[in-house]
Amino acid sequence: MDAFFAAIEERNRPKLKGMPIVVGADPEGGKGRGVVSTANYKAREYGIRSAIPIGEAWEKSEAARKAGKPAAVFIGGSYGDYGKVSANIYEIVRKHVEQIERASIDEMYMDLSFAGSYEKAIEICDAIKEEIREQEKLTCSIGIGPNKLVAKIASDRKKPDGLVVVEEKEVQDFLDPLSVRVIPGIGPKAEVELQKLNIKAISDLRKVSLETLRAHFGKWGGEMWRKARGISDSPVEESHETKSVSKQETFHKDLLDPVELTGVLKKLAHDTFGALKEDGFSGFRTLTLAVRFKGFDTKTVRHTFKNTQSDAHTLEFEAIKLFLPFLDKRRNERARPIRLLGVRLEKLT
DNA sequence: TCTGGGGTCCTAGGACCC
DNA sequence: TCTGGGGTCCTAGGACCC
Repeated sequence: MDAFFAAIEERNRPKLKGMPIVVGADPEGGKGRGVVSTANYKAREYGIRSAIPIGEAWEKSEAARKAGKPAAVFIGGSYGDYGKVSANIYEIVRKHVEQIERASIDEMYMDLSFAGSYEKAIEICDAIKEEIREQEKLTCSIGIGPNKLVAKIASDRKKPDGLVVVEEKEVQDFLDPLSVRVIPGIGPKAEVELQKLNIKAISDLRKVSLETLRAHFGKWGGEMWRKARGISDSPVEESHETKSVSKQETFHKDLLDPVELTGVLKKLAHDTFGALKEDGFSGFRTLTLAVRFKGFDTKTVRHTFKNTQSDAHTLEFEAIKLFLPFLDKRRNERARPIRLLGVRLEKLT
């Protein structure tokens, strides 16, 4: 989906049509904590993008406003509603395609091999795009390729409202000029490491031997070697099992008070357990506590129980037990304000 | 202008087992 | 004065994705 959350807000509120829209944390006049979740294309013209600090987005909006352009509209977001729209879109797609993998709230993979030809696949995708536009008043971008990797990269090339087809014989010419960064799994760190080896484009990556990549990146190096060639055999998988459930909270202001912190942690543990139940699980074995300090330095500690635990009180108790060493340290050393606490449950039943 | 929330996967060291 | 090989599980950290 194109600028999914922002597009839904723009659709729902006719007054916002054509305005720059930012869904994310409350900017609080530039003092807000948090990041941009989604910016629509108008807001992107101001340099506002997903994942940038909300305060920075606010500054960019202010700069535009002073230049005589409309200020961006900041919206907190209604994530439950977005989930419902996502479900509607899934239902539309399902009328055309049987095998679908929901990759995230706004992305899915469709196995179109039943179409038999690229021409037929394009027809199906055109119909899907049309139906989503008609029924949901939203646009999406689709990539068609011989596998998930190529299709995903293709889907990003002509946003918004794009349809990009890359047939087998075109794969290498399509990939070669692109930055290695378009390969899913190559993020900022890997990009820097690759640049040290003078690798920027996928064509550069393809010139490096499998051995060299393995030596630098281990198992992942082998994967990169394959991806640079557009090789991917990952199937379109309809079901996926949830492996963890978590809740975390960044505080409005960094916290120091042990009483306040343990109170927050208890609530967090309780809510995480609620989410676990809501997801249809009865218990867990591993509990991880995350503590993020002022300055973003983050520590995690975990405990794995011998047996499955299915009681909220046990969870709260153990979470606080894991947290105690952080508090003890506080009494001996200088205080370290805490920015975030998080609770994650794994090994679910 | 400091950096959300909810996830997945991988690595590396140590304990432990046969 | 020395201690293999193969495996699993646990912990902590980190990269990455939407």
